[in-house]
Amino acid sequence: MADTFVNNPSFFKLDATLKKLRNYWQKMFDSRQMDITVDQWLLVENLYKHKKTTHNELARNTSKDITTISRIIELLVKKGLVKREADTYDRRKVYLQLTPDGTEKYKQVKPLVHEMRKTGWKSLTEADYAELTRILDTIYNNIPTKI
Amino acid sequence: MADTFVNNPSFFKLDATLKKLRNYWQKMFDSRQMDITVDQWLLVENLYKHKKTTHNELARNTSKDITTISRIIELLVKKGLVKREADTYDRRKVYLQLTPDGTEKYKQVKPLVHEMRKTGWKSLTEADYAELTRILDTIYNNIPTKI
DNA sequence: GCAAAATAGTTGCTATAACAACTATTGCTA
DNA sequence: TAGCAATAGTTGTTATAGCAACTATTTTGC
Repeated sequence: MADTFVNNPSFFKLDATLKKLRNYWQKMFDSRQMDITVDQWLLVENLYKHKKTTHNELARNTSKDITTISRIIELLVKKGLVKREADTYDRRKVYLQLTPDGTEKYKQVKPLVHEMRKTGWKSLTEADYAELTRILDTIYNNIPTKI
Repeated sequence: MADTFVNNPSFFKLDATLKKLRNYWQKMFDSRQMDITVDQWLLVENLYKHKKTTHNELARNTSKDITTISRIIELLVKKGLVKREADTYDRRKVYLQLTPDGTEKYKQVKPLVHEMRKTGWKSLTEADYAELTRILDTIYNNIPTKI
């Protein structure tokens, strides 16, 4: 393998792109008074799709640490967007689901997210999307999970 | 544009890939007792390349907020890897540069970083790297800086 | 059946991210 | 040249990220 890309800062480029995306999303949320953060949105979106799930599943689905999930959910519960419900049979488990306000929030934010995704992908094709997916998946799978 | 990728979670995939990379790097740093974080490393690497620079330049070069730079530099100064030096003519400016220990740290960590970059790119080609760069740059430039 | 291991989740701590507000200094302009 | 704007950097606050240690349950293995 040539040094060309071993020395090249792909980590930096990923980080810079993601940060710009995240800031753009957050500023759009703020300017429309959505009263939500980007990561809170990602959890709401996931809860909308899965209806009823646990901290653990949510962590797996969102690639977030379970402690991070625990804290974001705490904020969403305080905002009245999510409710917790203990499992009857396994008392360690807590099911999470959107409240009616949470569902309302999802429907309110969704179109804006759709627009922002279009903005980000402007001038790119479906083939580009497939390429990006392939490359990122390859990198993901190249990285050892245990070292 | 078809909905295929407007609905597709590219944000999520970028985030997941970057997080896995970051965790892998950090665990490798920890297992080799490098006593440094990933972002501290990015600043050390940058200071090695630019020899003498300011908070502001470092922020631009690393895509980090200047407040974040200020705090990471504080940690690096405490570790003895970086020293601050006031500009003689413009007393607002502070120049940053690696100490001998900082240069030593760079040389110690660099080969490991090189190895990890090879690991991440295993089974990918230079054409893949060019594609990733092109797509990420396009997304980056698609995002409005001011909203 | 009981002790140990595994699972589910929370809390403490440190680091990074970003906005707002702040000090200090320098440059600009009426 | 006085006052205001711009620049360089720091500090306060809130949020996300992840490790370690913790409680509380449930499952496993002898």
